Amino acid sequence: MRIATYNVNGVNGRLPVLLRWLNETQPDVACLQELKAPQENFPREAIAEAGYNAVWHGQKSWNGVAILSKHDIVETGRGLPGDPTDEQSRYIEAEVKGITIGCLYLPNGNPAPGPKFDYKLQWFDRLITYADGLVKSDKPVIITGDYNVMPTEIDVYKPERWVDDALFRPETRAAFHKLLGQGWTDAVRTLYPNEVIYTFWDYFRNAYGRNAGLRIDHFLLSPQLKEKLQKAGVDKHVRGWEKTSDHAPVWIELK
DNA sequence: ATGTCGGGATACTCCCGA
Repeated sequence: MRIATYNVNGVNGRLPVLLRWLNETQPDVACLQELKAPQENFPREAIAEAGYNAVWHGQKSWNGVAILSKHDIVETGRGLPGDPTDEQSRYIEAEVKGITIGCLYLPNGNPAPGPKFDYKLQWFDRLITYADGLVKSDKPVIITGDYNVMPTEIDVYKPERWVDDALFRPETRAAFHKLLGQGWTDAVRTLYPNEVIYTFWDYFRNAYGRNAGLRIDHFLLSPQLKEKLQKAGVDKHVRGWEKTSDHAPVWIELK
């Protein structure tokens, strides 16, 4: 079973690229972030014609998350618990073939320090609280998506330039490692402990051509899924396509 | 500081967020 995550950066503007990638790689499940579309403007028909069921949580202009599945899918949650005043569409969860799949778009947090960074850390705290319940539930769970965190120095092309950025500040990395400490497995890093692997390249300054990238899209697996992890990778070539996202799709395969 | 996108507002060019 292949499960993928892809920050599309605009699901409608990106539709040809998204459909081309789905057709080429045929993931069983695809988690999408940054739909940048209100609920009613999700391209449900095109997605269905491509062979996918879908649940999604849209929002006008920004954010928005979706889970596509070739198999039966049941939505189990939308919106991250812990703050009823939070109106940003950054979390959706569903069950597919007995696996609970959380799809998240963690706040960017720049500029830092400031209110956006505060929101990022608060959102992270809520995620840590919620994920603790999931990891203790003894159910097979995946939490994947755009975490907007480079966990370690190997995940940044020039770490020294990013130490004050919201994606790499000590508070951000500490939160990610606190989350991992609950018992989650960073799937890609576990299979490739020493490889330089990026999932995002800025649109600026020919970042992709220079391979000036970041690893910020992650798969976290609960303990019982760790044993079933077989492969993982990044569809890096998709970042080189015309009219492409600034992220590349990331995927895992489970036994 | 810069750069480049998608989306949306006011609209044929700007700003925001990333």
